Amino acid sequence: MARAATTSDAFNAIAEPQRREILVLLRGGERPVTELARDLGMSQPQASKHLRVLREVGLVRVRGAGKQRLYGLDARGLRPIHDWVGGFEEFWNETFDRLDEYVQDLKQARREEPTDGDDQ
Amino acid sequence: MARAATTSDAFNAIAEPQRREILVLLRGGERPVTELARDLGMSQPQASKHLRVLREVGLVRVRGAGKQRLYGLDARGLRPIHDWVGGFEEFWNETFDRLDEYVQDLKQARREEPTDGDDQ
DNA sequence: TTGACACTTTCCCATATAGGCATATGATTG
DNA sequence: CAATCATATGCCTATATGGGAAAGTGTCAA
Repeated sequence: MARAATTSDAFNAIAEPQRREILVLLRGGERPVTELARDLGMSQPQASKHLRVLREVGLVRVRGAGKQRLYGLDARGLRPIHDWVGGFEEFWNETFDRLDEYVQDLKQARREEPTDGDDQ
Repeated sequence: MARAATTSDAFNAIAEPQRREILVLLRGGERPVTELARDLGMSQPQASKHLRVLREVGLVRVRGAGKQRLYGLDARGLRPIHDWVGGFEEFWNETFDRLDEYVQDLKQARREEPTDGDDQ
């Protein structure tokens, strides 16, 4: 099998940096494709493709406005991600201590194996 | 080009569900590969490969313990993700209002176009 | 109708994946 | 030393990607 589709969930959708940038831009309000493409320095078709992915996972919605199509943010799909990652909050502080423990282990291991059994 | 490597950053690394499960398991403490593979119902080589990815992005670290290699969580790399997603926190509540606006738009559009019955 | 915009989709390609399986590496013990 | 356990890597394949270019759809204005 290949990697899961980018459209399979928000996790996969936001793994792409340019799509994250699009979301950031959309925090400023609705925007047409061309503007997004210009601001992000990508081709307009490419922007459309990224927006399609974001739409399919529900992070973005479209609204026709004359000849334009205005894309808007729907951030609700980001909440599960925030929650999941938040489940590790206590660990990214605690980890420093564990790392310290780890370093102590290394030191001790080196101390217990000075030069016997040596080369290769 | 193809999709960015899974090892290019934590965003890509955690896009894979099984890797997320591994991280969750590791919250319970250090574990050898075989145990992780068993608990997640995947083959040992597959678990090793996932762990390699997680190690390359720094979400996991290894420590030799006899013939075993104990994998441990290093959640610090998740913090940037939490922060980035957190930047949308105000929006996934506000979005309901905007959606409402959107729905109003739809209603009005329907009212101006002679389709079938009325609504409420 | 025609034309001009604003987008979207299709086609092409190089690349990297996840997974299954076989095999290699590493460490420990006899 | 060899045997054995624990883990890593190599090889294979199907699949999906992001990107460029080109062609298709939709909407408005004259």
